[in-house]
Amino acid sequence: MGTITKALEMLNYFSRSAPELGLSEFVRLSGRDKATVHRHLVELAENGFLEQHPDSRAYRLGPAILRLATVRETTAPTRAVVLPLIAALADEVGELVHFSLIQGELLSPVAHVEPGRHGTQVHFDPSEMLPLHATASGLAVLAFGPRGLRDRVLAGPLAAHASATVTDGADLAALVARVRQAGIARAEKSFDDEVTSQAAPVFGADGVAIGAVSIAVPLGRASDEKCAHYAAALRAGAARITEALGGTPARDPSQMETT
Amino acid sequence: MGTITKALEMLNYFSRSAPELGLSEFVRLSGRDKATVHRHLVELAENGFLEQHPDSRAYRLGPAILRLATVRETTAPTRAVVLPLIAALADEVGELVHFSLIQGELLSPVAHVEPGRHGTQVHFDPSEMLPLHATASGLAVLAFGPRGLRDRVLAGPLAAHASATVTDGADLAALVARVRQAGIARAEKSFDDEVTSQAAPVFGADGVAIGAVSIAVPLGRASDEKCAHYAAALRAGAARITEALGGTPARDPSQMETT
DNA sequence: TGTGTTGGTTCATTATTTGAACCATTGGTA
DNA sequence: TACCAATGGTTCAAATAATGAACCAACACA
Repeated sequence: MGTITKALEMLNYFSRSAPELGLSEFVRLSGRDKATVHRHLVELAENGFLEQHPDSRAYRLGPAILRLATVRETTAPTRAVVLPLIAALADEVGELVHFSLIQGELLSPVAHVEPGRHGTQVHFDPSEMLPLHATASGLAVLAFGPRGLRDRVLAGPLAAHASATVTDGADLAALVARVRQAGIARAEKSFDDEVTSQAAPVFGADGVAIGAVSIAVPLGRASDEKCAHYAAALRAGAARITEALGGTPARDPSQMETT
Repeated sequence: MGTITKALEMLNYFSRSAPELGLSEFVRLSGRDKATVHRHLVELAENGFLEQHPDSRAYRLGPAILRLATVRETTAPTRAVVLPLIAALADEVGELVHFSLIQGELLSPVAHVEPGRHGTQVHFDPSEMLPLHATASGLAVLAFGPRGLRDRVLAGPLAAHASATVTDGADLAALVARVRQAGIARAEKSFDDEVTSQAAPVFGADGVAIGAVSIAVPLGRASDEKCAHYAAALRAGAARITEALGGTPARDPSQMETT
């Protein structure tokens, strides 16, 4: 593993519950030597990817990240385009809606809306990357994304995240085939034992999925009729997002096999 | 210079006019060897900071940047808080308004609004870091920011960016002192020969400036009365932003000297 | 067919990263 | 008061990872 990767991995230790981290915490989380970690943190801070609180000496994500996000958003808006659309969706269904993009063999959260209409709601942590085989969004992307990605994930090890995670390659292949037929994915007790979620793929300019929109519901609140409604809302919402991002919807599913 | 910095600098070559760059372009811009650049780009892409177009093989800023920006924004909203406030300001004055945070000895753009009310307008590139000595925002930050920062910038070399850039340390110190008295900074033909801009500091929790809001106007449209109006709007806007970010306004300017 | 691009790879050389041991400061506590 | 266990940070010889000249292959153009 290169030095660059080691340093960039530091940025992934931040989360909703840990927006600031000290040197010792990074050392514990990364398992690396204190001197190494310290130099990495300093170099990240020098480049604006971290900033250090002058008093507490704790580090948090720095202004360079906001700047680069703005650069990407002004040249190729994604979040700004997706956010209002998923906000409308969240308002319609009253549940957590999130949108993620493919990053390697994981999904990288881009935008999420928690309407907060109910007392209990699914809590979404945008710092957490989502596994493809264990989430509805991931299944949608496996079914409609690049063929190479599908092959790699189906071949690789499949970690169990909850009681109903599919961990067998053949089972997963069958599930993905069914998702491709249905055009929508469902995952219950697959990533979290108390959550059911559904997801629909969002396509890029070449008709290959680049990400997915998902609705996540606490298990107790997920009646069949509600879920049918959510599925319909997701199909419509995903189509709107694909269009807004300049994508073209998937072609005939049978063609997907050769993508 | 460390490997991490060399890699991260690649991300700074993107701009509004160059949202995608190829390997050879990175090589030209950085002056480094092709093999080195290539490995840096691959490692950045593996971590989601870049993504490569499958056909053109060009690189652009990746989804990890959006994800990390979301993490920072959900735990400590800056852009989401500032954007509506500067949008209101931009609507009021009808000119470019931008907000930036201190990053090292430069300012890192965080949010900007171009109302587009006039045929000509100042064009803002959020990828470009702003020098402290040559911009109104920078002067505001030098006057009200950390003392150490002021000392370092006043001691260092001051590059000329336009015909009226202050490049002498003593002159700059005097100018900064005047800005501190006035509470607002003005820069004409200092960063761009066709632009006048004014800026007011935004403060952090400890009463030290963390950034600045600025209004930039094409030179021909900058009458004295308009500028007086802009200055008043900036003072009010900056105060609102400071408050919204949980900052505390600057104390007595004389105390600033010891900060 | 030759020339100049482009993106990408290889491997011996070289320079950078690494980490055990070190210091300084703070906060708790016996 | 003295002591212990944290914290953040630094040093420098040893080990490892980064570097870059030379190399492909593909494409475009004349």
